[in-house]
Amino acid sequence: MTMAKRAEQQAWEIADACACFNLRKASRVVTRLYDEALQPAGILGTQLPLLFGLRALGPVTVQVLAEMLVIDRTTLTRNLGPLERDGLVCVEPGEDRRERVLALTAKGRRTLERAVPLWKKAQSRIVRALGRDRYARLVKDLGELVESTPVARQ
Amino acid sequence: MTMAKRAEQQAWEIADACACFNLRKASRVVTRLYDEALQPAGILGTQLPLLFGLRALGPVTVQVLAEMLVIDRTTLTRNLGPLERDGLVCVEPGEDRRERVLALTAKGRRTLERAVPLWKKAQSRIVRALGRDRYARLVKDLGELVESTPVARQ
DNA sequence: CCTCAATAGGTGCATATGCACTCTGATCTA
DNA sequence: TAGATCAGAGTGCATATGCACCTATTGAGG
Repeated sequence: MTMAKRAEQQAWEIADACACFNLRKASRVVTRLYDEALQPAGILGTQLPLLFGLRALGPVTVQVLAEMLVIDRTTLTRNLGPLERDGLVCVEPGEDRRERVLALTAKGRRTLERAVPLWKKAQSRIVRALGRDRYARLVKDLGELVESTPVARQ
Repeated sequence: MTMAKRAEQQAWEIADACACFNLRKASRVVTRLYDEALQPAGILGTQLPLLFGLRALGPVTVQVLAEMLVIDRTTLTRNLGPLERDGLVCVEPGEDRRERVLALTAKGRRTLERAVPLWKKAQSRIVRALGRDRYARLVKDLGELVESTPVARQ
């Protein structure tokens, strides 16, 4: 085998093995599926965790929600924009006036209720594709990956 | 348990189970790790697959590379921008003048060679976190997820 | 009290992602 | 061969992501 051929083969092997590539590829595909499924509710797959997080936590600060979702604080700030604009989330100054307190609005709760069955449909499609046990295993593996990887900033 | 409590608990359960959320969360964490590791090479974790793809495929059209990487064609067009600007990739009109043919430049190949050991370090960190067998299983599961999920557009 | 470090949060910039639409060039058909 | 159609690729728009840097407020020492 020539050196050029070897380099080409190595390139494929690396791409195939790359955690970053494989995770992002799967994310792209799955995100499209969820976006499409959630269309009737008027929200995107990426916005669902924010709404669910607020539903579960009640009024919380930006920092706390960001930590729960393992998302950069500044990213969360921006991602809240469309949700606030559409009246799904309300933002108010906290007791500590540096803080901003996030909460679901009534419209946000209604949207979430409409989204749940749509989410279930997309979710069950994914679970069926792998089988229930393998899917559970996948989620567990992803969780450990996240746990074991240090976050750059707080 | 009150109805409100039940709704809060359900919200957590859904977020915990959601394929889209879990995949994107893991992607965020892992992408940050790779971005940091690749910094000395001057490229990002998201750019590595493009360079590896071109290294493996040789000169190809935008469409073909997009299909290989399972990435939207228009996304690929834009992601090529910084790489072309930095002289890592060159773009030329094809025989069929609708096509644009992508290829690595010499600088692109040099960058890739510098990136490989950096990639290996980040990659081995991830593999070590899960263990070799579990990591291989994860990649396999992700692959099947991608295979079994329909792509919206071609 | 005043100063200053720590903390919560936002902004500028750059990149990533994909849908709807458009443009251009190739191909097919009457 | 003219017109219709198809195929490859880019643009406008909106959202997602995070680093570097900034502002405002709080609380700790002096």
